[in-house]
Amino acid sequence: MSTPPKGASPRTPLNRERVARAGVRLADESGIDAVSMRNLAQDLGVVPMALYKHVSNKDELLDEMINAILLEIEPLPADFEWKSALRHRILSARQALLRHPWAPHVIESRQSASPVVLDYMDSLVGIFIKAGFSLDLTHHAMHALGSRMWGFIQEVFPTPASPNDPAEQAAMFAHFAARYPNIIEMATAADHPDETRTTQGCDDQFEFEFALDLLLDGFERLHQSAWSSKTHSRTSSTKLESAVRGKRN
Amino acid sequence: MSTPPKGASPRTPLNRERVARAGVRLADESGIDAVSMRNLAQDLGVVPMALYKHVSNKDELLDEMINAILLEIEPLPADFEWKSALRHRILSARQALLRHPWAPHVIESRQSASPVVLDYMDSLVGIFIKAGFSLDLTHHAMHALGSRMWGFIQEVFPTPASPNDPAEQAAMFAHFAARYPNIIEMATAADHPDETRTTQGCDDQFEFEFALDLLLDGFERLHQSAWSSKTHSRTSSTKLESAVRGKRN
DNA sequence: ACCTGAACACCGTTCAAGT
DNA sequence: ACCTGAACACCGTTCAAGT
Repeated sequence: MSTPPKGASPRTPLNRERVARAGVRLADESGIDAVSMRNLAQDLGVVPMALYKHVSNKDELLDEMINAILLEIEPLPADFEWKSALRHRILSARQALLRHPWAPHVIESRQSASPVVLDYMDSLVGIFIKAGFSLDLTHHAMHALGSRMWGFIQEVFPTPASPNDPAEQAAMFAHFAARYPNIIEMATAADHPDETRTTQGCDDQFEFEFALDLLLDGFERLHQSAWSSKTHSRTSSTKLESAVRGKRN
Repeated sequence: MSTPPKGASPRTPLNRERVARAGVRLADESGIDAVSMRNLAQDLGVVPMALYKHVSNKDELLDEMINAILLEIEPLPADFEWKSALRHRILSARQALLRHPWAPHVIESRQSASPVVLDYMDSLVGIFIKAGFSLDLTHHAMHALGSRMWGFIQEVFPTPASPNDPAEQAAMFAHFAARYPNIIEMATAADHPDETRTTQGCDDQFEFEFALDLLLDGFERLHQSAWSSKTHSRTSSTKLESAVRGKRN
């Protein structure tokens, strides 16, 4: 008897969710580039065209894969102080996404929001509104969170290509120090200075929480200055002032 | 006589920069998906393989396309108050990227930083350092900016798919109002309530500047509370406090 | 009526054969 | 020595032919 293929056994019929979960597994194991309709079909022991009965095209497959991941996010905590509720929920989303390193990029490539996505966003909006935030400030805050609401920030250009040869590495470092003095100064002062790489050795989780707290504190400040109606605030930022006053132009 | 192909005339020889600029033009005109080695070669009137003498693979082509765009960013303004310098520089980057809607996605897909990228980042780091920011705070601030330092935020799931049929649209709106009450409440309170679409009718430029100012104000506050050495701050955020004190764990 | 192999119109990249 | 057509190993998706 021939061994069944790697995926689900051939007896259990496919469905949308099973296809999506197989896609997630394949992406986790072999990277998102390995997720092709043909590859996934082979993984599931079916002919490529068979997948088109469950998802109408590849985009829909990717949508479903993201849905499957977002369902892992923990529900709203019982504790309902707005700041810690937001914090908890967003950090939980982060935990879910960290299990799937390919997910942020796929999420940002999606065109339209699925119900699962809207549920999550609705829950965040609800936290602001229940805390008494104005609808305008809620709206601005959601935009300011941006993709951070999903628990990730896309690190842009994290590591410059680094050669293996130590001599070359030293030469590159010297060249770096000459051309990018500020970056080098900043990087060599980091907590782990044993590392020569430019942006290595920094704690992603810390940086994420730092930026999240900065935003949440900012929201709180604007919210308070709004209901204390002291619009003669000492901040010089016109956008923030006008947002608090609820006046856009 | 046969008309020369769309791109550069066949007399002027190709080089790295010309290939990159042709890639940018092609992406602007026909979208990033139209930028294939084969398509681009045809546009330039050469055989596909000819491109491989100027870029060693497609990733390098995309790197060069991004470089070409980043060179459009205005240099540091003479006015060197840190906040307005950062603001000016980042909003200038935004202007450059807005001309090329495909660019944000390509930027976020790059693996390593090119010299042009590092130049820009070094200039931002330099602004913080010259203003007397601690190296740690500078580091956190750069991370908090994230991809916003390039003048964009990747809007995640902007528009839920909307049907054309008005009757269907009304039905969808009703379903929305029932399932996503908070989103609907927030959206219908927006400045342009004539729009039924959920996240339509909001001013991207305003939202970008709002979030940027929120971050810059946050940086300023942390910077001031650091050199005034009042560490018994009234903020409850542990990450922010420990960052100010320069202590990470 | 259902299923699917083969085909279509593409990719990025390699390489050997031709000049 | 240089250049490049053809080939390789893939894509997503369509569709007609077979059962």
